[in-house]
Amino acid sequence: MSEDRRLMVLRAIVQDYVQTSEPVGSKALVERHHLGVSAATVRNDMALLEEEGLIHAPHTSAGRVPTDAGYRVFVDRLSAVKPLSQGERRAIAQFLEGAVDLDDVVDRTVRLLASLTRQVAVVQYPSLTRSTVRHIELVPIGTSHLMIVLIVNTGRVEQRVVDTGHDLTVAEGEALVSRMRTAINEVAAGVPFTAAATRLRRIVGEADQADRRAFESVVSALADALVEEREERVVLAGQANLARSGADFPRSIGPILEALEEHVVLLRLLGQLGDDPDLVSVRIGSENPVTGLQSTSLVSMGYGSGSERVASLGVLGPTRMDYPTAMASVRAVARYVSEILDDDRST
Amino acid sequence: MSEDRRLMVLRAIVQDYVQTSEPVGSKALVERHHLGVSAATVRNDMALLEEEGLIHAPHTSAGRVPTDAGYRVFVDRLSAVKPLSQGERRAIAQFLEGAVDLDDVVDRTVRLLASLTRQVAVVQYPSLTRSTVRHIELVPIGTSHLMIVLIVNTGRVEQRVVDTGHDLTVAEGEALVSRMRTAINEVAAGVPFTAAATRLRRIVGEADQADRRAFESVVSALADALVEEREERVVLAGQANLARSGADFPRSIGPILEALEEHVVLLRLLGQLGDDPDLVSVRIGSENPVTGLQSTSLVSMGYGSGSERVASLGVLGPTRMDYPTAMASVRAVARYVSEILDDDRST
DNA sequence: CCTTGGCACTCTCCCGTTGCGAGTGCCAAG
DNA sequence: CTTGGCACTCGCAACGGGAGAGTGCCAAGG
Repeated sequence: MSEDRRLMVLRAIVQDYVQTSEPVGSKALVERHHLGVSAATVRNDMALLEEEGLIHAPHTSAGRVPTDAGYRVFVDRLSAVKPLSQGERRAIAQFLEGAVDLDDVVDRTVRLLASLTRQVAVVQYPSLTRSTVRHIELVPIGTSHLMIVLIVNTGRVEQRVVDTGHDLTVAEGEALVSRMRTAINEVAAGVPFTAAATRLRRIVGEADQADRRAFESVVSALADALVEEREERVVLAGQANLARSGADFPRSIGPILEALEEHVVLLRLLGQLGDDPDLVSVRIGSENPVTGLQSTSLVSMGYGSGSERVASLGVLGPTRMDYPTAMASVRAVARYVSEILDDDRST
Repeated sequence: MSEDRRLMVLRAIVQDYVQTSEPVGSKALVERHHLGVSAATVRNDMALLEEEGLIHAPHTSAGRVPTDAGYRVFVDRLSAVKPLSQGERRAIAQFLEGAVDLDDVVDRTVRLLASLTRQVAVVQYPSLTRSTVRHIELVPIGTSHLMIVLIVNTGRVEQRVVDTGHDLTVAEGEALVSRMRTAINEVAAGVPFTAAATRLRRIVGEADQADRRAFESVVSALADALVEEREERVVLAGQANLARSGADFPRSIGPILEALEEHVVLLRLLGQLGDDPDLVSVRIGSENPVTGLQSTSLVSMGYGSGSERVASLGVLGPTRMDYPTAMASVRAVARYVSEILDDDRST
């Protein structure tokens, strides 16, 4: 019996602390939450919770604050993901509806998440390495250069300019480009990135001797673009939320902002999701390997067109965060974005 | 004679205050800068400078701090734009050299500026409205949709997907697309955005009756893309620098971060440059109309391919900022970026 | 008329002290 | 196992005095 109530107390502590950002004492607890017991009883429970390492008293005579482990228990066992209100769902749909292209989708998503949760929002661009080639377009520039436009099934576009090694008339150029366009799209369109690169290399050998140089430069640029990791990008919004987040938080804001500028690190973090792709992942405080983010929590989830998740998004804030709301928002937004990416409009 | 020395004193005050971030007194001044006069003389000058509103004493018995007007005089009359060292120039070139496309150029630029100046860096994307159409590419998607890829002379790419209103076989589709591609590029390629939209509308009427619907949807989507303001985008980096910037600065960091998230406002700010496009513009503290940025200064400059400036970039930091260095960095980077945009590689 | 040294004065900042209040741990009784 | 009571512990805010930095002003000297 006591076990149950102890967890109730833990939940109450978390809720109060999240709301007030001040250590919560036994008296305040029994007043605000109508647990059917007295302050003294709560104190006993608190002592036990402290022994278990779930809460912690900043000083001898202050209230209690949840530890990272305490939040972990709260998230895993004590909180239901609060469903969003009808209005909120509509707002999400409406806000994302107007996006015109992938950049716009990502941009709107990250701003939406930030304003919804009042935390820092993080959205990873749909990663190319898990994507397929939709189409490759070649555009002559002058007589000796060529712009390559790579269109990805997620709607993303990459471009490169290459020197063909030839110097042709307009007519010759058009013809050559047309041959290459056909050959390249024949083997690469619809093919996953990993396979596309090797397939493309094969066609260089099959090309007419005269076209060889052009094929080579185009294919090698494409291969570059396909394997390159640079496309792993994240977008942030809502950094201002860090400043008003908490009491002592503004002081530790520097390291956090610095950590957020290390996009490579962020990407690695976002990549480490739980097993179930359809579940919201929560990483709390010290569970987090990144220096500078150890006083923050990351609530994230994969998203993507179709059933496969191609990237992640989430929010980051102080460990003292409203987890149920954050989780609900992240999940809802991830789902909507996935839907939108499925739609033809922006893919 | 006294006029001159007073300005020397002002310069010394600005320099010391920028370095130490503490109010500077008469004694410290004569020690650090070998002005040939005594502390008492300096005090007299200070009293005059204060009357003129160029410096200000936080309390009766503290040192002096430059006012916004004081910084203004410093920037306009007392500081030479410090030329960068050879090493710095090389570093800039090297860092920007490796960029593969426009996104990458912008991304590297903003990070470079931030690390060079240790301030917040702001880079506006080359604006479409001052740009010209390089090429328009059409890519069939399924039997009834079409992806439009608009390639801008700055290297930027915009894409849209439209419903053609037709439902054709692959062969018919290819033929139609080919007709449209030719017709569209004939009138639009190389043309400034403003003119391109009207020209495009004209060709709808001239198209074959059967193609009319397809032309209409493509052209209207293009016209949308051409006039749309959404393309006005800014990228930020180095927000973390705000946190370690100054003593009391961390407190006011919240409003600043908030202001920085209002990209629309930032864009307007960046747009208001001085008359001479080749000059670095400095807006100091309260000269700045934006709420939340009134304790900051913006050092900015236009950049762009060719001789016309298509966008701006700059850095933003506390009014107590190392202006000569910031101005030098901004100018150097703006020039390099302009050069790169001129290069074929990424345009 | 400008410069300079001297001097009294005014602040802020730092530090140690004190009192208060919130919160705890423990205990004995129900 | 719960509850009320009680002594105890700290953090924190308020107060006060001392030190130091810097100023303004004045009278003397170039």
